[in-house]
Amino acid sequence: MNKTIADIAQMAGVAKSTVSRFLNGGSVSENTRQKIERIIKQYNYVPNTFARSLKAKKTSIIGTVVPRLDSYATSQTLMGIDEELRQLHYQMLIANTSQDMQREIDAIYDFARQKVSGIILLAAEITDAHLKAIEDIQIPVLLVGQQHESLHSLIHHDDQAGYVMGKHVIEQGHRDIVYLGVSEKDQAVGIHRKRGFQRAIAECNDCNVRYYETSFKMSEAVVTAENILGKNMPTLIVAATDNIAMGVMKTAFSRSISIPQQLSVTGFGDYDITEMIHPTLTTVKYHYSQAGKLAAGHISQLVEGQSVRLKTILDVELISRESVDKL
Amino acid sequence: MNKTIADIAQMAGVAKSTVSRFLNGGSVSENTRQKIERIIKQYNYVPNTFARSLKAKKTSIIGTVVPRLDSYATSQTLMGIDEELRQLHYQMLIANTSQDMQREIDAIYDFARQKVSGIILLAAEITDAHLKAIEDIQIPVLLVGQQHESLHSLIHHDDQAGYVMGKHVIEQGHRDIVYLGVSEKDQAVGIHRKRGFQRAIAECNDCNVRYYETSFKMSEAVVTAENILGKNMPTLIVAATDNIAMGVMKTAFSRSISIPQQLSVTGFGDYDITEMIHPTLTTVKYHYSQAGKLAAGHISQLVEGQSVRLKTILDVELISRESVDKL
DNA sequence: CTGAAAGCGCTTACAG
DNA sequence: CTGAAAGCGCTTACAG
Repeated sequence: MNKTIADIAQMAGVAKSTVSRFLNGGSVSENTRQKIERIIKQYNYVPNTFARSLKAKKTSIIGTVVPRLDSYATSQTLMGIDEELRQLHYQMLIANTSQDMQREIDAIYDFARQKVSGIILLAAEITDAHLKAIEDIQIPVLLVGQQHESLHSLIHHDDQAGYVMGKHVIEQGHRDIVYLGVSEKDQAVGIHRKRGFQRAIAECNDCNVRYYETSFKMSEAVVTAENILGKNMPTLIVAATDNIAMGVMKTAFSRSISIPQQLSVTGFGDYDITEMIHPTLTTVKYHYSQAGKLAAGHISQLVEGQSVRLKTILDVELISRESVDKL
Repeated sequence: MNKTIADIAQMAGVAKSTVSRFLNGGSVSENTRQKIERIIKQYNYVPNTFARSLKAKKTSIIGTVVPRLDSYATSQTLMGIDEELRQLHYQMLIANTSQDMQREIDAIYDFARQKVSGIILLAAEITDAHLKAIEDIQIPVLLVGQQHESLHSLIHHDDQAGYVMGKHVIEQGHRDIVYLGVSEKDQAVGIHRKRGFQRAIAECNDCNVRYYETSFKMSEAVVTAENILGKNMPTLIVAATDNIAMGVMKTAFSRSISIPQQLSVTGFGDYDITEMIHPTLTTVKYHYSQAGKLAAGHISQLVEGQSVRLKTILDVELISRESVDKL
């Protein structure tokens, strides 16, 4: 049977309130402090979380909302968050929403009901419903991977990513390019990443770029790529994610188009796998795990009432590998 | 301000206990039932989880312990668990242990402290410390992916997987084979999968098989493969996981060994990516997501005191693709 | 520094 | 079917 604070108090010969004070770092005389400490050690006493939360109306739990679990970006970010939160003595709770926006909203309210201290939100899109939920719950929220003017956020420098990639492929001599992007509903990938790329292209006089759109799924990217490669082929395809890039490569292989000799391909993300495939993929590295750690730090500061800059931007890094031919 | 059960009771003109009974499915007259229902709807009342758990000494949370987050098997399984648990009105809590055994043990105790109703354990190895923890906490535990005679478990048919793969490659005419496995500390992959393969080989008269060991990491597989391919090359390498198989392919590519013409390669797992790489990988499909759903069902039954068969085995399925040459 | 008492929001016998 | 009361294990003013 687990001991309660009353048991400990009795055995230490003090009042419950004194034990409670000790537990919460209040002032206790050296003498009683030792007595209590000894008894707690001896019986391996651990306070009941529910009783504590019921009374204190808060917890040391940080809720993390993720759109999916089976993505490199998500799992890396989660691992970073988890690791850092552990250091800070917070617990991480994960809610997976399977890309269902309503579940995202529900998850926010659910977390509030469970009295989490803070919420880290990995969402592709911030709608009014999100804003309302965040407003309603009165709990610190940190956005990761997306930004919103009225919310604390931590983002990757998508614009820069698009720009350096654009610059790179132009430098490599490519002029006939296809940019295979995703819906603009995704602010970070759909808009900023593309904008950055367009900035680079704007600085090129004789570049011819066609824009296509696909989804984040590799299988759909394959289909879109079929379409692109069936007509007049560009010298290079800039895919908006590594996943999409792999879909493109797949299609190229099945059509016996050799990469990079006949077609160059690039991605974004630097997933582990991109270094293992053949040819290795030129991409832009995103520091997901570091983003997770930073996010954990920021949310804990927010929870503890410290101020945190509204927007933090993480640098990205071009990784030049074999999938781009020098023309 | 959130309403409490007392508020609702007062507004409905009944006692708190009556509201509580209603909430918990006890018998209430049709009349009071309607009154209470209306008030609850109107104020959007939700019972406080802490108060409930404090009193009832249990929760509707299932804790899941995973060794890592960045693995195909893990994420697919988690998604299955999550989806089914949601249906069953349980909540899923995830504890990531980053392959640290001590953290695995700690996580079990932590979950117990939080009064989870049941625990799903994805672990590579079951030690005495695990057994002791499980014994100590007095909470239903379900093993997924590994088995132990004294614990409820849900496993993939690793022996069968190894066997069908062995049979398949023999049928394709391969006789000079390397089996690239992992440590026997991992019961499922290290032992059963290999044993199944060996059973198939035992039925082959003129098969020559060499056994090597590597880790689950693709990067280490690359190194081990360097070693193997440097000496006298087999006609085929059976890698113990898809990840390892991709490491082998990587090495082969970098040495300009063409697959499958000069070297055939197979894996286990059927990760999404195996269908997208070139050549596509012959592998054995594991039903991770289904395993997760079943696991959720089983743990809920265990929690509710129903009996569940001690060991459930999921079938696997050979997926024959391009990476194996017919000799 | 320390203790007695009230209360957090629920559930659970026990009467009626 | 319904209600009054006790209690789950803590924390928090309030006195002393």
